[in-house]
Amino acid sequence: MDAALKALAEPRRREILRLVWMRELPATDIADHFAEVTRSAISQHLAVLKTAGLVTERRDGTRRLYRADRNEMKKLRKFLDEYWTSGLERLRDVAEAAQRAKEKR
Amino acid sequence: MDAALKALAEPRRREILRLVWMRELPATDIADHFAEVTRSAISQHLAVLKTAGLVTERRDGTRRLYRADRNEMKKLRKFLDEYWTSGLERLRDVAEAAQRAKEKR
DNA sequence: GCCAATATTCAGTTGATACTTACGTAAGTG
DNA sequence: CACTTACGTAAGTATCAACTGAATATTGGC
Repeated sequence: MDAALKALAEPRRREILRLVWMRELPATDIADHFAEVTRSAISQHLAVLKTAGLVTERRDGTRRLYRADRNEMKKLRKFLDEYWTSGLERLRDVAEAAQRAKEKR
Repeated sequence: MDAALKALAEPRRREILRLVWMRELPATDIADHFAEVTRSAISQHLAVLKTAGLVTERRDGTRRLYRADRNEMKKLRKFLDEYWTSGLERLRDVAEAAQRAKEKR
């Protein structure tokens, strides 16, 4: 989940993800979308997205076709919904913080 | 939205946000939660969260009380839900990419 | 006014990350 | 087999982000 959030923090990667949200696209087509940076940079972004589980890669001859893994996105959303509000864990943390504060005095 | 996503990419900041999700907390209490880093570092994290609109700051004497701005989180969730699927925009982008690809040849 | 408490800000360091150029490789094409 | 296409990987660089320690506000109490 950490990797997914980090991956999404970069605007270029979000745009890539959007490009392959509905359709599969070969790396070249994705790179062509970005006039500002080189193919290499895009390739590296794709690697990050892949590692984070946000896209899947499929080979077809010399080409590699990428597409968004919507399921991973779903997981991320669930994480964002639940992380803050998982009460027990949070209360425990606050208690621990109070403890540490006490010990410092 | 960019700032919010970047802010959340950092685990420490997510933890801070969780701490102030339900209750207001003074900076000291927040810092006490993190034995590994200095107060200074936490102060800087709080500034990032504040800039991103994810927390609000309220002064009370010499203390500064922080609390999560749940509304901003809500906006972020909405963004994550809609960004990828806003069809028209995305199709336009793909068309433009194809155009650029053509021009390169 | 002066001191303590609470907290931010500044300057400098270190590590990560986004990028470029150059090179390597695997799969199709004549 | 030579050649092209499609792509990743390596190495190097420049910028950014997280951190520490020291200095600097701001507030309240005496």
